[in-house]
Amino acid sequence: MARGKVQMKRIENHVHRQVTFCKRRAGLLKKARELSVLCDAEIGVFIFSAHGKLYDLATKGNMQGLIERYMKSSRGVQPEPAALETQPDLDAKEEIIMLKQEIEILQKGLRYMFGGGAAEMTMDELLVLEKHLETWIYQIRSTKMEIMLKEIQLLRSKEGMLKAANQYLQDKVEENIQIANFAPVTTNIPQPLTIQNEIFQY
Amino acid sequence: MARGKVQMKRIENHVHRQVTFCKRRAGLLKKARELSVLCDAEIGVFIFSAHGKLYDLATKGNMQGLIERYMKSSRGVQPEPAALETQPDLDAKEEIIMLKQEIEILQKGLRYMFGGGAAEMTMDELLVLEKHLETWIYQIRSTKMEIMLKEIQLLRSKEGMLKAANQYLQDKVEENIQIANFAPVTTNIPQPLTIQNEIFQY
DNA sequence: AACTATTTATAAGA
DNA sequence: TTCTTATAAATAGTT
Repeated sequence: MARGKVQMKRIENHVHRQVTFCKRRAGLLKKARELSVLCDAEIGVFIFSAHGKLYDLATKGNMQGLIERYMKSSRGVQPEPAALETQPDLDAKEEIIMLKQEIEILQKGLRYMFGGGAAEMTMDELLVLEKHLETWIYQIRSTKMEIMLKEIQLLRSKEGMLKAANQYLQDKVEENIQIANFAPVTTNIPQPLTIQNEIFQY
Repeated sequence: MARGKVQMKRIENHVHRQVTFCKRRAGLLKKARELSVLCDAEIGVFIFSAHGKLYDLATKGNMQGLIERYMKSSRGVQPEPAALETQPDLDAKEEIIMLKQEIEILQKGLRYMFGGGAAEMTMDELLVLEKHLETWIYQIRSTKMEIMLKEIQLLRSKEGMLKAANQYLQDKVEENIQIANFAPVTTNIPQPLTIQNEIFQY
């Protein structure tokens, strides 16, 4: 933007590129701060240099909160569970072919990750694989989650039972006291029946 | 930046603010794209308008991958309470070199996984990456786990308290019965004090 | 890091 | 929003 127009493509000269990165990075972050102040917007920016160094900015709050907000906002926009395969069986053969292809991709991916040589995969194949890996991770996580939820539910039901028993016995005590005309017996029990504050909700 | 300098504070006029937001937002995103192209940087920007609407940009790959990369990067940078200074400095250089290599591997891997080009990785690099990915997944999983474990512990301690209360009351009942010389009162409580069978162990 | 000549971005007005 | 245009800012190339 000065002393000559600049082509919009990667600057080849290493030093030149580094200098420009420095200058423009500062400019970008300044612009972000200005926009935030002037227009009361919340802005997050992160820049990874070609060498992997991170430079970031979060106006208002911290980046963590911003990312969470981002997640929430963008969630609505995302995937669209999508077409649940309606076609009868006209394409049964085609489906088989697709499944075989998918298996091939997965095998290739596994070989890539764990085994032999660098079986080269195309970007498309990698994307499919990535999706699958996500699903796998999700499934594993879900299973553990389920076990823990069961445990929690079991404990909660135990709690309910014990509370009921507790109540019953408490009534019994008072009943007996009255019938026997005893002086009231104080139970120095810290009323455990009103522990609230669950850590999380379903 | 034209027709008059602008004060760096929130623009009060609503319409004016909206217009400026529009223009500067476009400008900021343009600058981000330019910086990314010119200097081969990976950049993420998100802007929440005052009214909560989201505008975002992720150069290369998707925002998800960028955020993940961000998490990874910023995690390592953050803690470091103070210089833990181990070895004097005999191997300082060597360590730096190793760390740089590791960083390079991670960057390469992330680029590979999430977007950019197919930066080819060697098997050794992939193994290192695999370890890191495992750690990464583990961290996320750990957090959720921790929350659930807290819930379980809370419930267990409740259970303990209730059992104690229960026992106390039970004793009370029997005591009263004996003192009053009443006929034994059967408590049709399904002895809830011996529920075992925890689903999992620590 | 500093210095300008230029290019860009943009504030105000329409 | 969009267009125009005067002017403020950013910055490419140089020192």
